[in-house]
Amino acid sequence: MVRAFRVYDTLSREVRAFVPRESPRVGLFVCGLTPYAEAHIGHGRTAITFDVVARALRRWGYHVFYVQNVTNLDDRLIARGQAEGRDPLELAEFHFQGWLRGMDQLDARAVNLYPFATDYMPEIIAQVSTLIDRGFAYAVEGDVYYEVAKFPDYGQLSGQRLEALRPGARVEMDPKKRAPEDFALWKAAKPGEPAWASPWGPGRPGWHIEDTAITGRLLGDQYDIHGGGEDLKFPHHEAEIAQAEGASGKKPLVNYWMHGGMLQMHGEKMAKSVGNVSGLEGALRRYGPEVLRFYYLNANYRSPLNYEEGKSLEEAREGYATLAQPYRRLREELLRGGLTRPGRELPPEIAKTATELPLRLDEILAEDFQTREAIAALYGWGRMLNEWSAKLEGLSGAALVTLGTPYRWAAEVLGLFPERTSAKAPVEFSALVQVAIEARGRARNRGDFGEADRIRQSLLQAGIVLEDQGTETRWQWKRDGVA
RNA sequence: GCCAAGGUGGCAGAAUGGUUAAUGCGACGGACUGCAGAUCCGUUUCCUGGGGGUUCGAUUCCCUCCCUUGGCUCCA
Repeated sequence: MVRAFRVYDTLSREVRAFVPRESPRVGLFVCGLTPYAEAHIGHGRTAITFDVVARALRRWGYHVFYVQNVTNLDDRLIARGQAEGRDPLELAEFHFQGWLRGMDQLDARAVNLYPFATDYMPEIIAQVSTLIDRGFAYAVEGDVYYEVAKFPDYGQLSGQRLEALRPGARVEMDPKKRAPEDFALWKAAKPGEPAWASPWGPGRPGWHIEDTAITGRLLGDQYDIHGGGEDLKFPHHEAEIAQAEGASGKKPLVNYWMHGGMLQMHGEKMAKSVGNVSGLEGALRRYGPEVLRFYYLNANYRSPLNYEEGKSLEEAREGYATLAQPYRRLREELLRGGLTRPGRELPPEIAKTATELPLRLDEILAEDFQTREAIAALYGWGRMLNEWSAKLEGLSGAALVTLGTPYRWAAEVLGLFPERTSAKAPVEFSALVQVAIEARGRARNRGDFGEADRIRQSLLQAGIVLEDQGTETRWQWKRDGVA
């Protein structure tokens, strides 16, 4: 059985119950990036948004096939390649590998397939041919254009009316086009550019056609969810609808359009063209993947999110540290004696809350993926655990595991609180730290606080933080975004 | 100019036709501590952009104005 959920659909502009075309299968396509430069944290936001969507759907029993395309050839790649003296396809591959590393660090592994545009040339050429045959497109001097006037639904997604697209002020009229709003499906090759043979002569695909050629092949003429950044609504997604529905004769192309809000830098969209980008790699290096995920998910995915360099992620780090702290305690406690350790059991009402909270979290997410609401609920649980922290010591391993249930939900769906086995200190190392702690303890006991503080300071420089709790001193790794 | 989404506390950012409008960050005070950290308690708290309307009652519905952001063929 799959869980029911609701999602905001941009086309109908309302939150609608999700009905898959062929339950439990769900086709999910998200517009990926054009890797002509290093990805920035705005790209990361969209990726994490749909990573959580896919994670949630899978948890709820859907069989999600998640495709994210890669535009590995376009004007910018060609221009950039020429500027750097590199082959554009090789340049795209290079930056795409960087993107994959970022996704890997972020634990965003929900994508099943990253198809490259240039690997779908037969599909692209076939779809362009079909559009010409069906009267939606026309060829001129090696170019092929989509004739927007032939597709009456054009503009429904973005609410644009065709007349509004004709002011001409911003649209340069290409004499080869029949109308200014017509867009290129195929572009004749210019000297020195990568080109593929086609019925219209050597050339390369326009930007919009790759997506519908890819989805037609991988997801069929119609599928469930199409996602992407809000900035792609027009013209890109509008064009996709016109191409796919024009070529297949079936509508709608997709049942649900999901658009993620922009990440803004000081009130303006972060974009390479604006020049206000903050790199994903740098943010990951400085704050770690969890803080970044937390930052993204601690907002409504549809709302713009204002990013301030030197502030936003610092705040996220603090917020995440507070959120993660109770779970840290819990896991620390579990390490003493392990899962099977004997001890007291939980009062029934606490155990009930712990096991029911994940169901409530599912409910929250099932209402248009309100990750922020889910996080608020986790804060509430953390507060309860903190009030309880003194009593944790006598609890059985099973009881501790139960208390951690909501956090494991978050690990599965939100990708927070990962088990980091790699960071676990070896036994020998822990023993060394313990020696230092004991030395400091003796210094404290004889009132030599200068010496005690020196030891604490030295450990801090090694990245180890000491916390005194009653007569006990505990240690943990300094949090630099890594819980 | 046109299309779309928004305007809530110092900041980020929820929610609802009707009790004290979440949650987090920050700040201040207190408890605990040799100090610090973590935690707990308290304070900081706004009649929800301006105006008009509907209603017994609106932040939530309608109209209008102002402002912000995105889009108007580079864009996650």
